[in-house]
Amino acid sequence: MTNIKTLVLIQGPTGVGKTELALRVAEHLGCPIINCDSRQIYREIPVGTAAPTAAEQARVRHYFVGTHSVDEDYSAGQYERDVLSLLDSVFKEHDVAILTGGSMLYADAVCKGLDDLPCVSSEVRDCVSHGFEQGGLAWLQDEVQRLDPDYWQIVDRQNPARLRHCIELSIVAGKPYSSLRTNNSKERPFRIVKVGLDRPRAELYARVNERVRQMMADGFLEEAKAVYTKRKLNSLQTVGYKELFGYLDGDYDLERAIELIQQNTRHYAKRQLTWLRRDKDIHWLDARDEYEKNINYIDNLLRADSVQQK
RNA sequence: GGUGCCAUAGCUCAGUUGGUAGAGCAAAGGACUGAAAAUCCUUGUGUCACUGGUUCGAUUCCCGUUGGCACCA
Repeated sequence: MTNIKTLVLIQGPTGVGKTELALRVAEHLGCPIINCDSRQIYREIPVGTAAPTAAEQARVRHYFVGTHSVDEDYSAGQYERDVLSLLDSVFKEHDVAILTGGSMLYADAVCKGLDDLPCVSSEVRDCVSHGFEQGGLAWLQDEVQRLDPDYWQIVDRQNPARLRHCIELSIVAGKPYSSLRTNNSKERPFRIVKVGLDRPRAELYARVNERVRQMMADGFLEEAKAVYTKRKLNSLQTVGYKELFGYLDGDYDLERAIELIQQNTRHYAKRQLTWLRRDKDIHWLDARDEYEKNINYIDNLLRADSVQQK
């Protein structure tokens, strides 16, 4: 009974209010927070990613905030390994840990696990990039049909990212990508409680718009300028930076850039909600409710689930 | 004040040689297994500004009204 360890996920669209709720829950439970945001792990871009501030991090111990440089390659698979290994040690000191952030694939990697896949070398990646540049989408489609006919039946055929991934892995593994996919959820040595935060769409969007203005006041543009020369890096293919780079290129004025950031952030929030709606394990909370009410609710979940758990 | 042009989807506009209309963007819904704040898919009924006229039939042509823009005074 006392050795049941629990990972509490606090999920929700960007700008809904996850950060403050997570802080309060962590303070209440006396546990650390593990960041689950694929961009807040980069130390050079805290403003535009709305990373927890120094003041917030002083309230609760945080992991994976600003721990990497934008120059480093990182991935969901690496994140899975890193978090599992971290939880190993965290659960020696705590019964509960909180995982919060907007990267749903990262969260799934921790909860369900990804299949064991080989690493893609930069040579292979460049080779596929070259083929795509020369032959376009049609080339990718031909290659997938040739290398992995099974995957061709189920893949989103208009999506270059999916097709490329399949080709890269089929080449590296020397067998079809689909043969590496198991569809199995991995067992975890801890229980998982998922909480989702939401609020009315209009309110969410208004908060997003306002937050972008605040980021600009907090030095977002200066931050973007500082990494401008690295703009091609994957870590900087990120809402906000892309649009500010466009402004710095002279494609449009600053006000237009801000509008685009607001709009693309809204699109992002919408995509996050689409992902979350599918997950039936999520217990939904209303972000408009008092923190106390939501914290009580989570308390009850922890108790109820521990009783009914096998 | 005069003349000309414009008024169509939330926005920018196209179009109907008269048979009640369609693009882009926005917005909404969906997908998602190591680049995921990435990448991709689906969805278009709106008093065609208002009033009257011509017509079998007007958003389309004509008169007028209102609003906007431009030029001339």
